[in-house]
Amino acid sequence: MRKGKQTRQQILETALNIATGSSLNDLTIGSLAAATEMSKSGLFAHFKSKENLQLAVLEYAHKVFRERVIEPQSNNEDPFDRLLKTVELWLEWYGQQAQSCIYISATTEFDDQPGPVRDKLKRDLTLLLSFLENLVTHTIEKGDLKHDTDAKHFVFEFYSLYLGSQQMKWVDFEDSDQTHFWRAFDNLINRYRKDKS
Amino acid sequence: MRKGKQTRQQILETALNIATGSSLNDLTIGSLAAATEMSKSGLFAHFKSKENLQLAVLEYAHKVFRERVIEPQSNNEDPFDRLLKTVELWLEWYGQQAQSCIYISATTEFDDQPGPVRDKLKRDLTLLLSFLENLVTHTIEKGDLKHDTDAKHFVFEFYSLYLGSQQMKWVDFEDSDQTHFWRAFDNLINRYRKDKS
DNA sequence: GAAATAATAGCACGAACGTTCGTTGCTGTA
DNA sequence: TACAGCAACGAACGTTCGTGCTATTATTTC
Repeated sequence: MRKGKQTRQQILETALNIATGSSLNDLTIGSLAAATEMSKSGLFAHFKSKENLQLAVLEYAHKVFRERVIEPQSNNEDPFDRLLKTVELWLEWYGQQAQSCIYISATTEFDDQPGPVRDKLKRDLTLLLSFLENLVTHTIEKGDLKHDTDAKHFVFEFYSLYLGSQQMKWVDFEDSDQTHFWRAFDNLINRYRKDKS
Repeated sequence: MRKGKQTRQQILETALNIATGSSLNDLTIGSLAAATEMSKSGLFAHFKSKENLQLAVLEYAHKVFRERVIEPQSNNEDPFDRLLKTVELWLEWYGQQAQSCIYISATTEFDDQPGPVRDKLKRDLTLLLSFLENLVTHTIEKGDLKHDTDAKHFVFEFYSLYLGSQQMKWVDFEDSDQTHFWRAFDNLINRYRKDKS
């Protein structure tokens, strides 16, 4: 049972790499087997179905995202600082891998395709947005953002910028330093920041 | 030749409907043949390859978008009014079809898959962003937006909001009236609008 | 070290895909 | 009336996909 978990982990690692570079659908069991130098059936036995593989990959991506972006700041008691640092980690993480966010591509691929994968994507995106909304709410309560700030709308604007930055990087409308994103994000923060008193 | 063009048009119509509801890849020749009540081979003869079909569908989508969104305002001499009305038509158009924008889904599907389809998508998106940038530039020159407005950055913010609205509608973070989009867009306009003098 | 169990490989399947081929109707012109 | 050309069809091809069986190796347990 020990060796099994280990190779399963290795499979998921390369699977996430492949899926990040292309998409969840293009990640076929055959190509993944070739990439991990295993037989199709041997690899297949780990997941019992392609759907389970896709779910496992998403779960793994979720875990990596948490470890790299969320958890490093989970002990930061200052919500405003935590918000800013989290965004920083977020864009740094997705920026250094010159590829596209698997969650974005998977969402546009599965948003019209009912099933467990879509359900998980929906749940995860909802959770992420709620998490951010909470963080903003705390920041407001702490007094670092105006008290009449609409936390949900703030998150809407932020996440839009994230999507835009990623998409427009593709046609060189945005650069690799995400200059447009940071300019717009600064502006977003400043619009809602409490005036110095 | 007359009958040919006509059925080809009908094929493209239903093809666009299907592809809009799912994606360009899910639009298989078999399913499209079933939807148009034709044989696979009969339909195939119109396009000679799946790639040509995909290109034709994108071309048709492009044409519809132009007719519905761009051209109705092409004679509007006031660039600011034209900009606002174009955005209005745009969101109205994509909002009434409760599905997702085919260009967005196609872009995330093909952005890592070299070939003519990706090239066309890249070209079309670039063209659209340039078109908007031009419109904003004219508006600035006309004096309706601040003279130091960065047209490209304005477009970046706008298109981000468009992407965000579409994506977040999926998890009910945005409503069907696109309330968040309009609120953010109003704010965007007002931030760059020339102060009344 | 043997027995038990887990992990992997080999092989084959059915279905779906894009594509090709030969043929059949239909329509308009000589 | 005969013929040419286009439009559409049915059947089949080769390939790839996910998946299920069965055997064989590796690993753990006693």
